[in-house]
Amino acid sequence: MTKQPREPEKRPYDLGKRLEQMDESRAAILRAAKAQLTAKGYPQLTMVSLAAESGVTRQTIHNLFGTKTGVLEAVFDLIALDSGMERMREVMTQPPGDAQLVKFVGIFCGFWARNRLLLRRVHGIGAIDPEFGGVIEARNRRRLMAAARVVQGLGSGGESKRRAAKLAALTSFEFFDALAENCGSEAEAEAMVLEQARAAISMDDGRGPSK
Amino acid sequence: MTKQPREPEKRPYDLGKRLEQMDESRAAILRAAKAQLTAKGYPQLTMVSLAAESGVTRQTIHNLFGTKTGVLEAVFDLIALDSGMERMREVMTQPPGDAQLVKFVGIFCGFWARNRLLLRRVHGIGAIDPEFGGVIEARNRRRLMAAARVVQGLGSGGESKRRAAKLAALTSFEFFDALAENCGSEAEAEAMVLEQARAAISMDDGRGPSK
DNA sequence: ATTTAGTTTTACATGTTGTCAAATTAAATC
DNA sequence: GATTTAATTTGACAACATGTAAAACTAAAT
Repeated sequence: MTKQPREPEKRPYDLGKRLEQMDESRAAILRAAKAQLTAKGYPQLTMVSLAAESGVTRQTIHNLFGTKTGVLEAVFDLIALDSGMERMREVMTQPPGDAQLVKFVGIFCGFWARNRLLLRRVHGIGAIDPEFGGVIEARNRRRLMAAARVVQGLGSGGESKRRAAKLAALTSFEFFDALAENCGSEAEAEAMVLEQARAAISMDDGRGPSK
Repeated sequence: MTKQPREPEKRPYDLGKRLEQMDESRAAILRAAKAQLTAKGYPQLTMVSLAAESGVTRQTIHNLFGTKTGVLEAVFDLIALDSGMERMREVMTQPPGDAQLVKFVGIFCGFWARNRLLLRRVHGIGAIDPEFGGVIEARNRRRLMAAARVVQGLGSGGESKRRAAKLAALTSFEFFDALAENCGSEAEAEAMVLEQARAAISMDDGRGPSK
């Protein structure tokens, strides 16, 4: 009963240059997705419009990303990659103190400012769709933990948890976006975030900011 | 010559009790919309699911609200109504001072806390869809103007615009939501908003005052 | 009893997502 | 250069959601 599946005698095949073209297609699709998400919003972003702008077929998008959700997740990952987790390590390896706080605030505000409209959409999707909400929440939790370390480095007592919560919220995209919207300048918004962050840390229990 | 359109000789008709039933249907649909938006998110909210939960036909929803967008707008309006614009007037008629600030913060945080999940969805929709974005922005602008009056009442100098921008951002839903998420308590979040608001107002201007 | 108007039913048109299989094409191998 | 390989394209289809329209139905008002 040895079933002979009749293996068709394959010849070795290295994708080589074709992989590069696939990567180009992936990149083009994600670029189009970011652009359309920013410009037209989520409901107007369709597989057809994506295919048209990225120069591939609708079917190819499905081949490369599975579903529309898959494309979105890839955009998520791409943003996370750009977001500079490396720069976050740079912050953490710095000596604790006010300079570290400045860098912490600067990195996030800089990133928020660079991708403001796109991030507004992406965070919005996380807010309306529980499926994506988890991704955003996970990233927020990571920022909270990082904030906790910065706060701890500035030597606050038992209030450190409270202060970390504040610092994380003050460095959230949404707070930055609201500030920038209200004052019209992203640089000004970053300055305000820093002011409020310093206030949050040096508040209440007497121990002032490291000087 | 004179074309006689043959008017069908209408008899007067007062809707009376039927209007009440229509209002009940409207209310049931909006109740279902809020519930499903909160529980399942925006993508899972369909006309069919709405009709099923509210006990009317899909067509009736179209008759009453026009389109799905119309239902959403009605939910917006309903929230705005609940939100207590009346209470805002209450704040404005108060004598300026810290007590007014406390009330200002309390009203918004209380409202955010009461409808947290629903508001997260609604604001999310505003973020992903430019069509709704305008509605949210308009309401944010109104909060900014109110914040400006509160700040002015606390007698800040030329920095009042900056402080109003801060106060408005600090009393935004998103900031409150982030705080509540980070510290786990909505009451605690409100306390933190108030602390930060006081800090924002009593702070010397961000630009170093020539020292 | 009749009229009125909202509701339901039924049907249809459109647009989007997702899947599938065969045809096509370009790169890799021989 | 001919053949093999695998991605891409093409064309078709099913499922589902929104939106529209007209006729049948129903309950309230007259």
